[in-house]
Amino acid sequence: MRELIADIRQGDCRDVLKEFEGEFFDLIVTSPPYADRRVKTYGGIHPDKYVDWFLPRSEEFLRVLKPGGTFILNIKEKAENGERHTYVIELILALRKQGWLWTEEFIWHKKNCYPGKWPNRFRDAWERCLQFNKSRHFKMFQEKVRVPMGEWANTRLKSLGKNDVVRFNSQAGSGFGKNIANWLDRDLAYPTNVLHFATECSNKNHSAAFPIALPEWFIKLFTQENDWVLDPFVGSGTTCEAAQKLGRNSVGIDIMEEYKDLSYKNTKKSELLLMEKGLKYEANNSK
Amino acid sequence: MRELIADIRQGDCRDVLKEFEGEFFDLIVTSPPYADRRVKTYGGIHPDKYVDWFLPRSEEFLRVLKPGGTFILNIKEKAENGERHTYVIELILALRKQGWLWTEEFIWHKKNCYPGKWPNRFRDAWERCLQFNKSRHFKMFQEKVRVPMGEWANTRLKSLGKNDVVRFNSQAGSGFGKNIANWLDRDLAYPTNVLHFATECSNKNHSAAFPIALPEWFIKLFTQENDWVLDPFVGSGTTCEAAQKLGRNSVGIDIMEEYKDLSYKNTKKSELLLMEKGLKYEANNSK
DNA sequence: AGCTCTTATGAATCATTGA
DNA sequence: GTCAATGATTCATAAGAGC
Repeated sequence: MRELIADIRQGDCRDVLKEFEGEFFDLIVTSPPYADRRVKTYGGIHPDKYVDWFLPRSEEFLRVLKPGGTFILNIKEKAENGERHTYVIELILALRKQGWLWTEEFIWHKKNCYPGKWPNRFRDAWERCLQFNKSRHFKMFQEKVRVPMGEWANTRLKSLGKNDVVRFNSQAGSGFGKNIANWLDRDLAYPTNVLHFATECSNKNHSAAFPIALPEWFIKLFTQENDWVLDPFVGSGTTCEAAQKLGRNSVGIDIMEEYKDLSYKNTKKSELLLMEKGLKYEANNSK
Repeated sequence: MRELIADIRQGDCRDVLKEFEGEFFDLIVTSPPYADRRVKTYGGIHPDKYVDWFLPRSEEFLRVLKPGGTFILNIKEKAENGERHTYVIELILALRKQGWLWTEEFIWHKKNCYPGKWPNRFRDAWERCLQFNKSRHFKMFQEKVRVPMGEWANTRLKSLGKNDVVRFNSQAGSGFGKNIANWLDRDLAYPTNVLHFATECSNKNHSAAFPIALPEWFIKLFTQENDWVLDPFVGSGTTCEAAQKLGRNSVGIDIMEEYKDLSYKNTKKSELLLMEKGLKYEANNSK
């Protein structure tokens, strides 16, 4: 068994990714610096220039992603001047023009979002997780993210009466028969495209972009063990931590030197094998 | 006290609205026919032509809405060829160009969404509720949509059944009820921009566009009693029903003759005062 | 009346088949 | 080829029946 790699690099992903061969990664999952957020750390890209700033980088993402791979973009537009800014939806249109397929939009519902009150706006409790692909036929392992079935199964399956059997038989072929038998051995159900994760409140001395459960969920859904995961705006290393935990190789890139150090600190905790510059990547085609 | 009006008209809202003076309505809340959906009833606007179809109508909406009014648009893009179509986000950009402010995007989380399984997609459990305004200073009554929150609400209130709550209300003035009301008030919190409504499953013999709780929520949030509410794609009359229930005047327009009849049927049930063509609207400036 | 239990069904999506 | 019709499939909720 090959040892797992979790490689954190410092630099602009636009440049760093040029060192990688094409079609290398199985999944890209990231939470880029939002426009005008984290100004002190990222310089704060102006909303009006966000798309122009993003496109050269996503061009590299497109190159290094495998044909059956997936790109997950966690992002939310800011409110400016009492209005939602349009740079995110403009980015969607621009990415499609660049060659990406806009496959799906997941909603991350932040259950414990920051409290607050404004005169003309409620608390913002959700973010977009945009799914892009290079091909309509991408890898997806739905059974890996199933959740325990709800109350329904407990009440309904407990009493399988004669009516259920009759209804099953009589409605066979109706196009919407309920095949009760299918559920007998199941206690897991597939999720929807609304994800419920609480925002993390750990003492990491930095602003976590997303809770580790978020990259974990997408890594489980879109990759297998020993696959390669990329986070081009890795920040404190959450994505690499998730990948490592799940037995996937990962590369994290961030422009901030301080994040790099922080990543080391965090990853050491989970006993990652970290490899610095000069690491030789092997093509990962030996599945 | 003036009698409430709930006026259902048959026709294309693009034409019907020309009969109304400008700056008449306090709220427009609607769920337009989605592109290529309900083909048999609406003709099915092709996704590529959706924006062009919508703009002349929203131009009228802009005219008849009061300066401090709000326009709520419930919509969701379809998946076509394995991809999410972009007509909704293109519509957002076009509406801004038309003069609307894109103030907010609420998420309607459909807890009981349609079952199904597909190879590359999970169940779609959410829709957009886009908020547009003419001005940054719009009317909003946040305290009208507060929800119970906190430990007390979760444990004590949940143990009370629906009928118990009704009983509470009927005991208004008993002293005990008053105390409860005080507790309730203290435990009310403002909601977020994620709304949880189950899709309605009643036997109405028609496809309800949205559950009545959805227009109710926005009517409470953005209007006061005796205000005027418009639904230019009113369908079965859900919006007018909600407005009536809450003591607001309403106008509903739908192109389908059959919906008009159905609306009559539904509204009669709730003893609405319905007024046909020729109704004289009075300016509603006497607050 | 107030429970529990039963039942119908909703703005869906994709692969396959047939015209 | 292209397009339309068809089949199959992960539930949650509220109204209604029954007791």
